[in-house]
Amino acid sequence: MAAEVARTKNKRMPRAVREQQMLDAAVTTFAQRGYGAASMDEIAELAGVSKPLVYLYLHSKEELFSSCIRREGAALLAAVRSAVEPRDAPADRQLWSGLRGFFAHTAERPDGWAVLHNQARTHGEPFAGEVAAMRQEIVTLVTQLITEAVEAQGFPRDLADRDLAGLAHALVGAAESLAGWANGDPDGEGPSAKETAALLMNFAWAGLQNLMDGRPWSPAHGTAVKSG
Amino acid sequence: MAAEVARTKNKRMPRAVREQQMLDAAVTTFAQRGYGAASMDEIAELAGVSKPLVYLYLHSKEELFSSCIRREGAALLAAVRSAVEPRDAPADRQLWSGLRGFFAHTAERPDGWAVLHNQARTHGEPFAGEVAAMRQEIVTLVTQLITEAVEAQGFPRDLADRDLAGLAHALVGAAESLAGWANGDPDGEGPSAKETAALLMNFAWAGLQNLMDGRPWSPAHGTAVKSG
Amino acid sequence: MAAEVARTKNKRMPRAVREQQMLDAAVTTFAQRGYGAASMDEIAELAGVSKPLVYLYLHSKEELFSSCIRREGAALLAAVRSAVEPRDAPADRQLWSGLRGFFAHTAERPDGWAVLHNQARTHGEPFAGEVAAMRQEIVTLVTQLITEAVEAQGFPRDLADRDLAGLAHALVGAAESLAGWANGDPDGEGPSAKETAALLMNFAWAGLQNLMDGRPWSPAHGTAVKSG
Amino acid sequence: MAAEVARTKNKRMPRAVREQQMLDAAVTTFAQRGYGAASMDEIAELAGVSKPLVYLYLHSKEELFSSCIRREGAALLAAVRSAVEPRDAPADRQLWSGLRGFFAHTAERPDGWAVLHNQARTHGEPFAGEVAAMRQEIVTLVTQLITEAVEAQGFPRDLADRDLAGLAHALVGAAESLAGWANGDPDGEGPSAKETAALLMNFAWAGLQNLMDGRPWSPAHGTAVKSG
DNA sequence: AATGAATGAGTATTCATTCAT
DNA sequence: TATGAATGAATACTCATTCAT
Repeated sequence: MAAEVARTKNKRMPRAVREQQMLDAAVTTFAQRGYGAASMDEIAELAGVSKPLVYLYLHSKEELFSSCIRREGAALLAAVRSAVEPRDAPADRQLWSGLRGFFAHTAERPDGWAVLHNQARTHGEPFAGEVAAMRQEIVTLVTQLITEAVEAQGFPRDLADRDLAGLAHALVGAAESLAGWANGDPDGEGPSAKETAALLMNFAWAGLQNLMDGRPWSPAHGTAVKSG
Repeated sequence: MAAEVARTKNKRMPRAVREQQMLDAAVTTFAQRGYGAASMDEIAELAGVSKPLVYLYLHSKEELFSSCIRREGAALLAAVRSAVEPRDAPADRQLWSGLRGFFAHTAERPDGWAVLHNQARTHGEPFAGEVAAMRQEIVTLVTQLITEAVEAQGFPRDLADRDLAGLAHALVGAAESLAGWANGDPDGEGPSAKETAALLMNFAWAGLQNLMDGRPWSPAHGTAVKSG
Repeated sequence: MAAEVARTKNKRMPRAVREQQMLDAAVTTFAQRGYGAASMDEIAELAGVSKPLVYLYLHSKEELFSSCIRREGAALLAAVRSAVEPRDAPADRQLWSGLRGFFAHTAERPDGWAVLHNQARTHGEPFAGEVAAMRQEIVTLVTQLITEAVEAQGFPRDLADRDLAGLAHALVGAAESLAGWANGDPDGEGPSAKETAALLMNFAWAGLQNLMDGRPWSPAHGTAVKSG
Repeated sequence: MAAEVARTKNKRMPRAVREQQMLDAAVTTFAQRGYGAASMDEIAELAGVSKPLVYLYLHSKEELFSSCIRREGAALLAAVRSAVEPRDAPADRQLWSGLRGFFAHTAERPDGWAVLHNQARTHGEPFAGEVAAMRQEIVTLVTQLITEAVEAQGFPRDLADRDLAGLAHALVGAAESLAGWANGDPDGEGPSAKETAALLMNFAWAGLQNLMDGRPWSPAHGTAVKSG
């Protein structure tokens, strides 16, 4: 079985290819060990190259980590963007399709997701910023969808911009949490991306509807759904 | 002249007090630097003691980190538990009060929250497990509340246990995300714990109502709210 | 014989003592290997301590090298200063005694002299500057002596300040060269400090006299010593 | 568009030319960075060729450095030799013209001089030896001149061979020191080669005269110039 | 004649951890 | 209770050098 590996190893390869191999190895290693505990030695070995080559192409541990973040962040963003249905579809369809894209992608590349979600935010400023920017792009996307939906509904009663942003944050947080939950049970059959997306849509969209209809929950009497 | 200092610094103190000082310093340092980048030197200095004393009391960096997690986890759990209204209150009141407690606590102890939320999950197995267990306790609490509410409503139509657990996960994830959002703008006036809790209740509870009423969102036609 | 060493090794010692041991080892190593080729491992081993201790006290290879330069530079300067006869002695006696001090010191501490003369000037800016400053102090001292002598003589004919500085530079350069020459033949009997100083005085002072007497050498007719 | 560059850069060139380009680059780099800190990468880049070509022609860093030393040493020696006036001129004219050649050459090729004077002596045995040999050639040349002058004078009173060698060493050291001094002020107007040579001749030759006349300086009574 | 791809062997530096007091 | 002195074990990073083309 190591023959397979041996045959692909140590061969001269164009720089671009080697770089991707290194990034693959780095993402895996960072995801499993964490930034601090991951050693360049281990990454190089997993990539099947010598350490100096890693430095020649990726320059430093920090830059390597940044490259991972950027690659995985861009991939996630692209996956979500390409999954959302066209702009003229109803907002709920757009959100729903985007969520499916999100859950499918995170399920498919758990290490990439782990780097973005667990590792990058944790470690000092070069990284937290990059991942925060990427996350903000998603939050903004969601905010737009929600706002659109609200506006399509006529007058929003009590929904300030800040509230919409807050809702988007809540939704994104819920999605992140569910991504961990759905993929969490290691080998077990977790729910599919479709199911998870439906679960969250139920939670989110239905709630939004009430909000838009001017029936918010209030500490005084709960949602006045029965009294309507 | 150094007497001032000596009195507050080198003074002999009972073990319990010293330990708390060390844990305070450790939480601050871990939160700001991350587990890997935090050095025992820095922690000892911030605690105002020598390194051997830290080892004498807390034994190792890992144990020190674990102690931080446990202390902060217990404090958070206690804060939430003591905040929820008594068991005979309506489920939405219980959830709402628990959320207020959660947001208030995370706002009050941002470093502790950072250690739990950002650091602990990131670093290999001793820690991720401890914090996951603690988180699970909260998820379970929320699941109970939701289940209670659903059952109080009569027959749940399509809500399997797994769905309820999923909803609880989504809710907790949303809360975590909002905690970061609310405290995020550094010195700026973020929303109060009360406002954030209300925002999330609006989002969550209203959605739950629809679900319980058997009006789930579906990809085919959105929430049938108008058609009811 | 290694017993001697073993008995003094690995013992707990006050910081100040250890630092001097480390500097001794560093001076020897830098002198023999050069800055680049000297390894911290070797220095630590020669000093009889572990590498971390070297870093704890001297902070980095650069700082360690700087410390060597400063210690050896200060020692040389002190040796010269304490050797020159009092300010009310004739200038030639002062110069002569200073030279004796210089040659004696460089003979006694060849490694220190090698660090200052060979290594420090060679390696980039932190170091070259420090040693240049120290050398300038000596040049200035010599310039003063020469100037004094000239002024004691009445009016200097053609000796501008720049010329005096140049003469001082020449003298110092000659002394440096002779220091290498005198100590150069390894185990052989080189000339004593006294002899070397006398040689240079013959060269320098006699020339100076002619200059002061207004009988400079000129390309046209050599020194007009016979024609006087 | 890149044609311009390609024509001057990647162009095939005869080996001899390429070698000189590489040596030029190496001399510059060694002079500025020092042997240790100079990297083959930097040298190759400055020479406008790839690293393997440097190795193909110059074989190793050590050999490259040696080649620099030899080329620059030979150039200096040639410059001095071609500058000295013919053997039948008076010794002082010969010395004077040689010094002019020396100062002119070092001013013209400061990097080459830096490699010889600062770098080569500093680094272990292959190099120190080569440069010492070259220096010795100059010292010998000077010794001959001095000896000639002394013998032309009739009987030297107290001048042993060793003294003559010492004087030559002093003179050469003084010249080296003055070379640094004269070229030292970066862009400022340092003294010309002619002026510097005159300064040193004044210092050296005049002193020599006194010596030859049997009027050495002595610690007891200074130069007996007045008492004559 | 010339180079892109690749590495073995090292080096400075740091850190958690312990001993002797 | 408390600390100054000391280290084993790692790790990021670099460099001279070579191979295959």
